[in-house]
Amino acid sequence: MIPHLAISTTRQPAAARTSAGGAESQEPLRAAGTVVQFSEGNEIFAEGDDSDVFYKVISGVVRICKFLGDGRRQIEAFHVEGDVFGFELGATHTLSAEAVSNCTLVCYRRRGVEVLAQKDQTVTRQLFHYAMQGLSRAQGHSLLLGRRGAAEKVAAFLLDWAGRSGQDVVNLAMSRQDIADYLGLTIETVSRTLSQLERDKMIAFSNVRQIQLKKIEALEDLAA
Amino acid sequence: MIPHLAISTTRQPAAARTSAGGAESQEPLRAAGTVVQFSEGNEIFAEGDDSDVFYKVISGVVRICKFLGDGRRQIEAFHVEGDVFGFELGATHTLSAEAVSNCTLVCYRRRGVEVLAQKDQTVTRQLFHYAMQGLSRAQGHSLLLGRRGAAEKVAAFLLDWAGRSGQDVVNLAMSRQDIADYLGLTIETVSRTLSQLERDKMIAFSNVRQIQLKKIEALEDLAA
DNA sequence: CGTCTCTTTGACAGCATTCAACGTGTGTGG
DNA sequence: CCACACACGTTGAATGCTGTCAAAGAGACG
Repeated sequence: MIPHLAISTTRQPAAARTSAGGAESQEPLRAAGTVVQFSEGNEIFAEGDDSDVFYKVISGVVRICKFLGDGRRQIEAFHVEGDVFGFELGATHTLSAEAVSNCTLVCYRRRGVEVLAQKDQTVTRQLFHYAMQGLSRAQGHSLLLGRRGAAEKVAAFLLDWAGRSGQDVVNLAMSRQDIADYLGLTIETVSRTLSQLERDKMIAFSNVRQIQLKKIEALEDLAA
Repeated sequence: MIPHLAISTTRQPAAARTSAGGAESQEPLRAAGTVVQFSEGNEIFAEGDDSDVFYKVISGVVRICKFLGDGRRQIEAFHVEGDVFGFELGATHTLSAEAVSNCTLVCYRRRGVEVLAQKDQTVTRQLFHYAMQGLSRAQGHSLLLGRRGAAEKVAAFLLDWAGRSGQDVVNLAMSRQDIADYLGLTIETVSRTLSQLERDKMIAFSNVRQIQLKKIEALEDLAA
């Protein structure tokens, strides 16, 4: 709905990664996938849906989340270009997926990929690689959530996203509420913490969703 | 739901797996491994060590953890019989591993397994399965840490371990400090929360490390 | 019996949440 | 073009939970 600013997720490494080594190993997989589009806020799949398909992000940002009984929402991950999400051991998805921004995905049929993997060892290895990446990411998230202070979490979050873009300017595709649900904080605490960081001249706002990191070392100290 | 997830997708089969279909698919792997023993409190590998070996738990409990700059420790996972831990994408371990109790492990050489995987597709598939189990477990941990209250975390933790043993009596192999570092709480808060749960007649202590769950539904409500 | 470690309990301070109000920006309709 | 509505974000005040500091209890072991 409300087509926001085109704060498009300007993600430099787009070109870099495609031209890197990953392309060739994806070749066999690519044939099994179909391109799909989702617009901001739309559901890609829900918890409990059949996990007969999984996705890879071409552009845009996707959030993987779980809705708790009391209305709270926990975001388990934000996925960006190159990330694979939605494949499971079981028959159904254990988490929901939603488009944070307009995004382009490749949709893979699980059966088809399994058949492919039987013939082509590189496919199996590719899937293994994606699983390990997911594992590494989830472990990082646990470590992030285990941190004590709100400032630590927010600083770590900003550094993480700065690292992805490779610049010291972070373009946040997601809302404060998304950030809060990802960090296990409330929206007010996130807002207050960002304001405090700005007062401390560690960051500066270009606009609400574009943040410049001015004292990266200080932020790293905070993130411990 | 954490416990459900753990039960259904990750480790239901402790006993079942050994006798069921899992055994044969491990066969080719088993040959590549050597049995090793670690006694309580000993380090298995440290963060930064070469990740040229990984392990599978035969018996006992292992903790995977990270030490932070300020002396805090975060436990990313407890591994029990059947779990595989310590294999990485990179050349070094990103986390440390220590024996929580005396334990027996199988140690696999990474190179050797990679060679095996080249020839034997079942090995590759087995590794993929382990990676996915790890992913599922790490996601569950993130969800656990994202919870707000101490009671929610502790209740979810107890239910998780009850699910592993399949009984309503939990034998905790780890100390209160271990639990605290796993849940992102302090040892005092863990202790207080357990005492409160006992006062509410939801649990009862056989001894300090053996807890009987008396109102599982109430605990599940707490765990949300 | 004493010592050591682990665990529990208490008192208090600090920080995040809650509830509430206000500010900001974007799109719509007059 | 301006005014309004609405969603999103920020800020303030008070409560409550968890962390911190301190001390006492409980087992294990020599």
